[in-house]
Order: sequence, then C-alpha cells, then structure tokens
Amino acid sequence: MHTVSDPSNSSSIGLPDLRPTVPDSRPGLDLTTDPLGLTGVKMTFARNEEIFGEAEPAACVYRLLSGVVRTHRILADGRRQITEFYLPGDVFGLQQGVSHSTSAEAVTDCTVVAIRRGALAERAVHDASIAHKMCALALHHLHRSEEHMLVLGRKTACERLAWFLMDMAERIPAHDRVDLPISRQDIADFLGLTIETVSRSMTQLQDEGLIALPTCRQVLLTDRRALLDLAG
Amino acid sequence: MHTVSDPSNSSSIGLPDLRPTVPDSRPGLDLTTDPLGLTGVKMTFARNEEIFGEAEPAACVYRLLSGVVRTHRILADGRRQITEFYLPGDVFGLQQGVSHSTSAEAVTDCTVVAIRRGALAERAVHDASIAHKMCALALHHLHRSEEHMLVLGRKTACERLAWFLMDMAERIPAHDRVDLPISRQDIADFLGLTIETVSRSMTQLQDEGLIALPTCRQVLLTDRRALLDLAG
DNA sequence: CGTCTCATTGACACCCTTCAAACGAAGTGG
DNA sequence: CCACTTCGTTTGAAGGGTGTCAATGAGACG
Repeated sequence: MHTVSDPSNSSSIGLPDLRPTVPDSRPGLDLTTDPLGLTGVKMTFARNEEIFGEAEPAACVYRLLSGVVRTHRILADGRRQITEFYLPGDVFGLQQGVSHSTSAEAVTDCTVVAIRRGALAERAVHDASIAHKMCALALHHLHRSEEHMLVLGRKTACERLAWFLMDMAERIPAHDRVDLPISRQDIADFLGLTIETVSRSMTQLQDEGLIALPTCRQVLLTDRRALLDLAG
Repeated sequence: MHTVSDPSNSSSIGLPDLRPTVPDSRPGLDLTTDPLGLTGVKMTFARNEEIFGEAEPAACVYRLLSGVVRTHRILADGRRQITEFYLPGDVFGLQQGVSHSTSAEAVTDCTVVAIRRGALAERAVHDASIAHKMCALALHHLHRSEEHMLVLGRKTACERLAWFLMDMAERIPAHDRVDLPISRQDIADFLGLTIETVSRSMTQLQDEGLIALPTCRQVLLTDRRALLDLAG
C-alpha cells in the first residue's frame, strides 16, 4: 500500500509536524520557539538576499516563517541548479559536516528562525527525540530529492512543469489554483530547463486546456486529472 | 573482531566510519556486527535480484559487504532513474516512513547485512549516538543527491560521464584506473542519458585523450586533471 | 562454432537551447 | 496623467545535442 508517498502526510511514523506556528511578533527581542523545542533568533531577509553561502560554515539551521527560500548549487560558468524551494513551516540548512553544500537565498522577502547548530547538537546528545526528528527531516528531504532526480533525469519539459505545479498546489493549499511566488527563471533552474522552455511549456499546457493563466504568476488548474497523469 | 567506533569520534558532526569490515565467514550462523553497533543477518543476492521494492514495507536497513547495489525509481512507461550505486561498506535502505521510496537491486552478486529497523529505532531511543550516526548518514546521502541533481539538471553528456568516472575512481581506490562493475545501461540510467549517448561520450573522451578503454569495463584515467575540470 | 548478451557506430529526427525581438506590467519622473 | 525606463515574460527562427531506430561488432558460454 502506498501509505508514504504523500510527503504532506506527517501523521504516521514519519515527519514531525512542522506546519508554521504563530510567529512571535513582539517588537524588540525576537526569540521564537520552534517545533524541535529549541529557541532561535528571528531574522529577515530581502528578496534575492543570501541567507548562507555554499562552503560557508554551517552555523545554523533555519525554519521559514514567511516568504519563500531557494537553495542551489552553481557551476563555475554560472549554470545553476535549484535543489529545493522552501515554504513557510519548512526547515532548511541541515547539513552534514561543518559547511553547507548549497547556497540559500530569499526568493521573496522572508523571515526565518535561525537555530544555532551547536545548541541543536548538544540537545540531541541528551534528547534522542530531537535527533530522531532531525533524522526524519533529513530523510524527508532525501525522499524529495530522489523524486527530483527522476524528474531531472527522465521527464520531458511539460512533465516537469506539471510535476512542479502539482507539487506547488499541494504545498500551497488553495482551490485549484496556484499563486506562484517564483519567477520563470527560478522555475527553469529548478526543473533543469531554460526560461524559454518553461514559458513555452506553460503556454502549451494552457493550449491543451490543462491550466489557465490569468496572469503569469497565477495558474488555474483546469484539469487536475490530466496534470496528475502528466506529472507521473 | 570489529568494535564500535570511538565515541569521541562520533561527537564530531562528520560521517561515521563505514569502511568494510572483515565479513564473518563462519558457515552456519550468519550474524554480523555492523558499525552502528547492531547485529544483523547476512544475506546474499544474485545479480539483478531485487533486494527491496519501492513502496514495500521498509523492514530493514542494509550494509553492503561485497558486490554492488543500485537503487532506482521507475515511471509507468518504464523510464528509470538510478538514484545511487552502493559499494562495499555503504549503507542503504534508510527511509523515512514505513515504506521504501526507491527499489534496490543487486548490480552484481552481493552480500549484505540486513539490520531490522525496529531494533535500530529502539536502540536509537536510548542511545543518541545511534540516532546521530543515522542522521549523519542521511545527510551524507542528501549531499550526494544534491550533487547528482546538479549533474542531471545542468551538465552535458561528457561532463556527466567524467563526473561519474571521477566519483567511481574515488570510491574504488586504484591507481588511475577504474574497473567498472556497472553496465552501460545502468550508467545511462544513473546519468539521465541513453546507452548510446554513454557509449558515444566514452569514445569521445577516449578520442580526446582523457581516458583509455582497454576493455569496455576497464577505464584508464590518462588525464585526471582534464577529467576533473570536465567533471566540474 | 553458434548463440546470447552487451557495446559500439551510423543515420536521422526531434526536443530543447540559443539568439533575437517584441510584449506587458510596474515604477519613476516630468 | 502620461512618456519613459526597467524588469520579467512571451514568441519566433535556427541550430545543436541527445534520443530513436537499426545494424554491426565484441566477448562469454555452452
């Protein structure tokens, strides 16, 4: 039985519940308690601002409160692969070893809770449930990246886009519509395509009646079934 | 006799030592102690035999003693993406949730130690270092899969192949040569290419003097520097 | 020696990229 | 309020890298 295929299913043994909590909006001291039971510092980043850089000392783990974040890797000549988009409630910046393997940037203005890794590791030594939650989180990311590999290695442009849209629709709950907080260029670098191909695939899906595009950032899922089929 | 790795070593964030140990080759009872400090059952699989299937209950975690294993995901129409190759000493089958997200098969005849997940989880509750090692392992896999995404999304056929060869050369210690235990088809499905493109890229690298191919399974790295450049 | 499997090579088609231009929305200053 | 700029998106034309289809070659094995 396909019990675990759904990443949003956090009820069973798997992922701890990381839905966004009400952010602590007191002015002044910005301390927030996160689902791991730890306290971090609230920080804000402007659109396109770097949150951490590749190979930078990995001092913190982050939980996103608002906005969107992307992580990516870049080749020497500028080719870029976005490895993941993070939405409110998501945790990012988990890294093995002392430095990050990806860079993280703000896709939109965003606020995060930064949790010192040292504190996390210290707590994890005594509290196995912390370590367990981190482990589950890492495995959740691993599961997603395996799916992403299948997409990048084996799917056509339209299939990739359909997959992306369905994933977004699932993660941004709304009624048969997705308000994309992400530019075409970022979608392209996420799906291993060019911006032009993303645009063309978008109009192709529209022409085939699977989606409608009132504006370029607003996608109506007019044929969810066909989209799911395409997405694989 | 293998002993559990030094606890002081495990306090650093890095990867636990998972080098192959001498397999217990007594006939009869096949119990082996693995680096996580747990006991598992030794099993053997023939070439192309399935070790576990996608969406199958994830009962065990495996450590490879000998041979090569691949994990993969498949689309309905048969398109396949190999997510990773595992070599002796590697651990695979770690999964979030109750079932596997990939299938695992033996690339060659192989022997593994199968460790019951229940036992692992139970121990992890009391022993934080176990959970910590599992976490490090998951993050190690995540790091590799991020690299893999960059390869699948943004690199050319020759770059992919060069990357693959350098990775293999690193993991199979030998002097400027790689004895591939893996078929062209498996390489293709790992790199998101077709078998023909892999073959063509192989000869192209040979024509350019980066490698030599005494046999199709034996690769001599005649220009390591250029290969590393290509690999990115 | 024949068969089977796997790897290589060739010819051609096609999907996606590249290069280029036009379009549209948002913000600024006159 | 309207030109003007800027940035992001869309569309077009042409080219290239990779896939597809097909045939040949090379080892392994009975």
